[in-house]
Amino acid sequence: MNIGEVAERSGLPAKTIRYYEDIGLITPLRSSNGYRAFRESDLHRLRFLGRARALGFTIEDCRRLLELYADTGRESAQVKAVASEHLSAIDEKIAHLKSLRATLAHLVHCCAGDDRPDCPILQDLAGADTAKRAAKPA
Amino acid sequence: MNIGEVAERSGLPAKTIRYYEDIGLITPLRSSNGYRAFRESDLHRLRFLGRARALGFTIEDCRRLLELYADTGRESAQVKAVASEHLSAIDEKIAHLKSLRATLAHLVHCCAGDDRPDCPILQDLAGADTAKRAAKPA
DNA sequence: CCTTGACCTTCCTGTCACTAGAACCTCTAT
DNA sequence: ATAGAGGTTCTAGTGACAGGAAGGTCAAGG
Repeated sequence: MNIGEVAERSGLPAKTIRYYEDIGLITPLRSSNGYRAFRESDLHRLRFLGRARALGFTIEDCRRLLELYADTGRESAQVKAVASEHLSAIDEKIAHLKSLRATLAHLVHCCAGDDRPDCPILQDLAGADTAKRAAKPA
Repeated sequence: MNIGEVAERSGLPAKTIRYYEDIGLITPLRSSNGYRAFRESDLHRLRFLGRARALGFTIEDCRRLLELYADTGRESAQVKAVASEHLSAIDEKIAHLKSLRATLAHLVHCCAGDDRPDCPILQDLAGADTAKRAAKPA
């Protein structure tokens, strides 16, 4: 398989596949013409990567997950640890965003949004202590 | 004021303040020794920036907000538009993360996390269609 | 007067996970 | 022979800074 076909069948852009080879996540063979020659196993890895990335795992997480996947002697606890940590990170992000959202929604709600210059949003950003301040102070 | 004092009083790292000057968000004066000489107005802008960034506005949003802040003839609708768009972006991010979270939590829940190699997380990533798949397929 | 240490300067590189584009090569079909 | 679709490598850019090197400046103390 050439890169085009693998791209289509994996759903990943060819650029991304080349990048994954660059950083050592896959190691396709080479044809005599210099083209990358992908095996089914490469495609399988790429699909694995696509799914893991879609779940938000970092590239390094993916590397670790592929390692564990290849290691038939793994302990599922190791996989679960990676996933749990990622889950916590996502929870933190959600909490942070929700907090931002609350502040922002309040400000947007308070702003008339008309042709006059008075604006509680700008007042808040400028530091006027008329209302509660942004969620994450630092 | 030198950069150190402004850093402390604004809560922004000196590196960040230099960066903001680089990209034209602030324009401090210069002392005869070459040091940046910050006015109170610069500090005010930096605090504004710090708060806007803490609310998740992009640098370009911040540039626009500072523009509007300086323009006494602005219409609050313009400010509200920037903030509303940002709010929508945040909502999308939250929705995306929640979707990831649901899938991931399910997988983590299903994984025994013991010393045996069987792992539904890896099975899912490998493409086994035993359960519902990741939230954002592409 | 000299040194020490804190503070300041510029410049370069690295982050993360790609993406865009240039310049060039290879294959297939006409 | 040529056109077009595919492949190759390489460099540079993204956002918003952070880390670090090499060097200039300043106030205090010996």
